[in-house]
This record gives sequence, C-alpha cells and structure tokens, in this order.
Amino acid sequence: MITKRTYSISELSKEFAVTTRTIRFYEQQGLISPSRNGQTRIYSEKDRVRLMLTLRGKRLGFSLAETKELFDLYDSTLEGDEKQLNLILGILREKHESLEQQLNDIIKVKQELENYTERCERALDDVLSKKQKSA
Amino acid sequence: MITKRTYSISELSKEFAVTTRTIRFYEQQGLISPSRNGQTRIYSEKDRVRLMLTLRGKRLGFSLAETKELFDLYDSTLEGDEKQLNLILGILREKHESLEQQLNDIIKVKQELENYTERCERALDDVLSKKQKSA
DNA sequence: TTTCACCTTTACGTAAACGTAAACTTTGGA
DNA sequence: TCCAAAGTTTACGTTTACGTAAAGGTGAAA
Repeated sequence: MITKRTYSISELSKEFAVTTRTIRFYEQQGLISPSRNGQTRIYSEKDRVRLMLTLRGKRLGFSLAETKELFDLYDSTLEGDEKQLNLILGILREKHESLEQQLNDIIKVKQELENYTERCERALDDVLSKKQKSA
Repeated sequence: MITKRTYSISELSKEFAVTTRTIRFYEQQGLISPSRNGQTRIYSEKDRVRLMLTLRGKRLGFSLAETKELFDLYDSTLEGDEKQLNLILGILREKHESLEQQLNDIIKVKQELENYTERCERALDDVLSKKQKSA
C-alpha cells in the first residue's frame, strides 16, 4: 500500500505564505478537515488542494462561506437527487456569470491602468526634457 | 456656457444599486467630492465616474483605500517630479501584475466550475435514467 | 536535563465596509 | 397648511477574516 504524502501546518503555511492562524481558522470555518496525530494536525493532499482553492477564491473576492458552500455542494453531488442537482447547476451558472463580469472588469481596469501609465510616461518625459534644457 | 449634468444622491444610488449610505461613506473616505447646494449634495459627472470606478474596483477586490490611492495619484500626476512619477509607475506596474494574476485565477476557477458542472450533469443523467427505468 | 522549535487551545482585539436607527431640515404637492 | 419624500448629521452595531497574546504540551538535540 502506498502511504500518501502528508503535510504539517508550518509546511503549508510556508508554501502558501499564510499564517498558521489562517489555516486553523479555515478549519474552524469548515473549509479544511485535517486528521490528527494526537493533538497535532496532519494535512492530506486533499487538505492542501482545498487550501489552495480557498486562497485562489479569496484572490477573486470569494468569501470563505461562499467557497465552503462550493466545497459542500461538491461533496454532496453524488448523493443529490434531481432537485438538488438542478439547484447546484443553477448556483454554478451564477458563479460562472459573475466570473464573466469579473473578466470584463479586469479588461476595463487594465485598459485604464495602461492609459494612466502612458499619462505618467508623458509627464515623466516632460520633466526629463526640462531637466535636459536646464543642464 | 454649457451647464453640465448633475446628479442627486438618490439618482446615483438607483443607477448603481447601492444605498445612499454607501455613497456618503465613500465621500467620507475621500473617494468622491460632491459640491453642495445648501446642505444637499450635488454630484458631477466626475463624481459619477469615480463612483463607477470605485464599484468596479470593489468587484475586483480593491479596498477603498487602494482605489483612493489610485485616484490621489492620478490627480497628482501632472504636478509630480521625476521621483514621484517613477514611484507612481512602480505602483501601476504592481497593480498590473496582480491583475494578470487575477486573470489567471479566473481562468483556472472557470475551468474548475466547468468540470464541476459536467460532473453534475452526469449525476443528473444518472438520476434521470434510473427514474426512466422505474417508470 | 534543560532548552529549543513546533505544536496546541482559548479568547479578546481589530480593520474594513457598510447597516441601522434617531433626530432634524427642506421642499414640492394636495 | 400640512404631509410625505428626500435630504442631512451623528453615532452605535455588525460581519468577515483574521491578528495577537497567554498559557501550556511534546519531542529532539545539546
């Protein structure tokens, strides 16, 4: 039998550059469920992936509750009846739409930042050419 | 002389689907600076745009302080000296990079949602075919 | 054996972004 | 003239996502 790789809390905290407090907090909120060796938490690869997904979600503005909902729904998929599955599909559609919205937002903000960058560069050129003259 | 279009607080709150409390809060945080008619706030087109940008920033996870920093920097661009301008350009590069990161995150999460959606659809097919049999 | 480094729980503190309520003015209609 | 709608200020309350002690257990190295 293959013994699967596990992780300590400090390993994960280093890998993802978060505090151990954060990781324990995510557990408390039901996002991760490490097993134990005595008191000490042992993180599986699944735990690690969930931590990664949680952090990725955070970067996109997902609340922890939102991410947890997705995890819970995912886990319940195979047991769900028709009604439940359609409900999940609806939620997934909503998330997908809001991601599209975000994509559009990003494109617009990138454009604005680029305009702004050009404006700065022009202003900088101005300053530099004046400096040149006064030399 | 052309009299420019102005807006009341309730007009803006309806247009962007936020409460008046939110708009006043943004003013308190220095993001918007409406003029006044007596006590009453009068919003210009510039105020309206800033509100829009603030909300767009929010959807991307920008904090109000972050957005305000960008506004302030933008306003100071034309007065800035070489050092200041290079500093601004640095900040803009950082924002740009984090937007790239977000773009990658969105692509990955979209992919995951799509996988998940397929999983749900397969589960739903299963349920429906069983239902068919039992009929 | 004691000193680390690393782990634990419990619990109060905090910043951000508003919500909500109270108490008051102003203004256009019925 | 009086009410309702929309505006205002002040201020305490709330949620989220952790930070930050405090106080203690555990195992390996010096």
